[in-house]
Amino acid sequence: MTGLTPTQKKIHEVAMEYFLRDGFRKASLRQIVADAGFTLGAFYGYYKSKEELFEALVVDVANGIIEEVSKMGAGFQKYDSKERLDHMVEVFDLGLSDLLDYLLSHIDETRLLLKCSQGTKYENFLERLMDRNLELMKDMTGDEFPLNPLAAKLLVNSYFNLLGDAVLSGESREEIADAMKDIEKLYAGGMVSLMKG
Amino acid sequence: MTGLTPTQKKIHEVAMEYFLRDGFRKASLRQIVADAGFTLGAFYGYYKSKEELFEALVVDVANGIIEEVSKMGAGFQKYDSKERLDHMVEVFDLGLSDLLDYLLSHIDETRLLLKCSQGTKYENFLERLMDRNLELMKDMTGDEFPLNPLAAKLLVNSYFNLLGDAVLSGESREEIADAMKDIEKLYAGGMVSLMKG
Amino acid sequence: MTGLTPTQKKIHEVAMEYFLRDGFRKASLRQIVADAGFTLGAFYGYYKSKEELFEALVVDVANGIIEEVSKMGAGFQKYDSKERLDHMVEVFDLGLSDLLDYLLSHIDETRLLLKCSQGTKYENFLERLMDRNLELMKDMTGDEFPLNPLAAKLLVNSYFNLLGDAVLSGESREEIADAMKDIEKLYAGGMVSLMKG
Amino acid sequence: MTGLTPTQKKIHEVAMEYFLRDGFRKASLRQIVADAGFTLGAFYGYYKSKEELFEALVVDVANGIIEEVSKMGAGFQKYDSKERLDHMVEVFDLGLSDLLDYLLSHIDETRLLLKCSQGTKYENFLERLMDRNLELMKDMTGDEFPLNPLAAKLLVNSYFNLLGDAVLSGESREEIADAMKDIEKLYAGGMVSLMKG
DNA sequence: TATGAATGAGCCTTCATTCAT
DNA sequence: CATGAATGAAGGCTCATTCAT
Repeated sequence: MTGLTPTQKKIHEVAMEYFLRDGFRKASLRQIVADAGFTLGAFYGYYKSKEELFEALVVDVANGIIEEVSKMGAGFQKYDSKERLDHMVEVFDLGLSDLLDYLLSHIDETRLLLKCSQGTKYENFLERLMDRNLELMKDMTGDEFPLNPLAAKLLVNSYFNLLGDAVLSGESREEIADAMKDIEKLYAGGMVSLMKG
Repeated sequence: MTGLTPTQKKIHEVAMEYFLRDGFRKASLRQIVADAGFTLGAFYGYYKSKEELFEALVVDVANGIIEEVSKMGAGFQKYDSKERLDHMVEVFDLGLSDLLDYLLSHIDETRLLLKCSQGTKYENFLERLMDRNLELMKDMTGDEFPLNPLAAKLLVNSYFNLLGDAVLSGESREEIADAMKDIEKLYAGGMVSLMKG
Repeated sequence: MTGLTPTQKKIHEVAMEYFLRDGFRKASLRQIVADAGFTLGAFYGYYKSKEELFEALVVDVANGIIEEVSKMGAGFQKYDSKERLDHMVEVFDLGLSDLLDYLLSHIDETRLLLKCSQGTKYENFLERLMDRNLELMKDMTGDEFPLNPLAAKLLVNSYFNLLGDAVLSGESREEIADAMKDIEKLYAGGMVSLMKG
Repeated sequence: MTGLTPTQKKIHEVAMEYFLRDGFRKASLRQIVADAGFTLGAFYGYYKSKEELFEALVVDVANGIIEEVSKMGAGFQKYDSKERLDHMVEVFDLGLSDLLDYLLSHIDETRLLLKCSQGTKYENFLERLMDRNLELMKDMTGDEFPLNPLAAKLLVNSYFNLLGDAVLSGESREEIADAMKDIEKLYAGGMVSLMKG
């Protein structure tokens, strides 16, 4: 984010546009660089490859997301394993609200990660992140985990995609926050009713 | 589906593999056609372009999905506008169960539509379908529609993506049906609790 | 050699010129193909890579050389191991004369193999061929092999390079044959005097 | 050799490695300079081109070889033209032994000259050197020169290449000297038997 | 219906070199 | 003396598509 030369900044800026519009694979490095006012040779003075450019654009936010999610995991660990289920909804509420804020502050990079990364090593970033974290959650709640494992995986994945979609929906931050409140209510109510019976 | 020459059938078969594995854009027409045992010339006797081939693979199922969804809409119209909200959960339950069955019977095409269509006109098939149907639903329930419009859009979209993911999860039909039951319970419970307050 | 389309023949012809003049690495495929009157796309309809083109030009002669050399080895095997040394000069005389004839009939390919193959899998064709055959020769003559092993390796290698140089010297076939007679006499005389003391 | 700045020395050192491993053409100046811990800009403060760097590495040894060879020529001139042939073997023996010593003391540069110079003006250094010197020898021995001119050229060339190969064979200095003794015996014996009839 | 030769634009990448600072 | 940003040409290769046969 800092320490970038004006050249890099300009290239990042243009690359962001192209990657967002066309996706990694279709976006033409030639065009990006030319549009930024440079030559391919100049580009390769800064990056080893097209993919390295993509990575430069998303790596910080990708790590930020991972961190934000792991904070949520830490939220559960404050409780002992018997209480965890009872605080599940509450912990999620808090954690997801933070994550939402984070994503909303990095909308472009989030979209890059979620919708434009085909052909890069971030291809299934969210999915892989969720798979990893779901394991942790299941371990933490033990046998009392109230959901069919496949259902859990699908739901978590879905929720995060929803979060991504919300962020990407193009609406104002306020509207998004409002919408997410309703959504969280629905999930919370659903979880509660599921746990009861 | 019918009326295909053996040549077309073979090409469809191989194209399905490639599109599923690599996505529309990365899949090489050359390789598809060669793998099917034909030449590019032969291919262009049947299709005007690579995209037309993709379309041939998915068009029926795409229409099937549209139809299935519109049946759900029709389900609401049996009730007058005041009763609709009360039967919402029930109608969804039924309709989505049918849709799930449909998708499960056309799993490859579903995956093609949802995950492999970048670069084709089906690129945002599901999203556009949902947008359209959401409008209808809102019209039908009128002012009493209990959700923030953006929330509604996101939720519906999310639910259908979840349905898609379930279908694509690679598990057995039974396991998927089980998982979806839990998920439907969650959504239903959530909707109920949301409508209550 | 046969079974080539006119396009391939033309490309081979031009490629031969370029590879001979510039070596494999420096020769530009673009230029070769353009010079032949085609486009790169056309080229890649026939060959998978620049190197495959090179190989197409030399593979037959490379195999021919291997065969010719192995015939020489077979020449030794007619004698039992004690007589071999006595017939060494004679066998060489005959075999090398045949090899010379063979190389002279395939001058361009020989030059390609010996002087223009850097960057291809034929990079050290002669050297590797000699190393292999030297082992055989040593096995066959056993302990009586009259030369220091390194000397043997260097000499054989040198002799074959000499043969190559002769072929490539550009003189007429007759002159080359004459020159090689003197050279063979020298080697033969040298071997005899070496074996005596 | 002397008068080099530390920068130049470091560049020479690294360039030697790269040129030896990859040859002049394939070696990347960028990498050489970067590996040496400098920038291309710095490099071009010392050298006008990649080739000038190569030349700097080999020029002294190239001249040394030329000198060593011309000493051999001088060896013949001590005898009047009628005696020359009789002392040919002896003169060669001495001169080549000196040359071998010289090459062995400058093994890297020798290898550079003989095997890694494609693309530079030293491309055919040895060949051209030999051609020049062969003329002198022929003039000196006049009509009595016992070999077909082409044979002579090939043999001399071959011998020097052999010398080069020996030096490059990677064996210890001692083993190389041993091997060359055998080889010299063979050549000497061969020459004698050739002159006799 | 099918072939297969050919196109032409495009891809990402590497190079030796220049030059203002 | 040294930097490092930038050039511009060239590299090998793949693509969807066309078309005469």
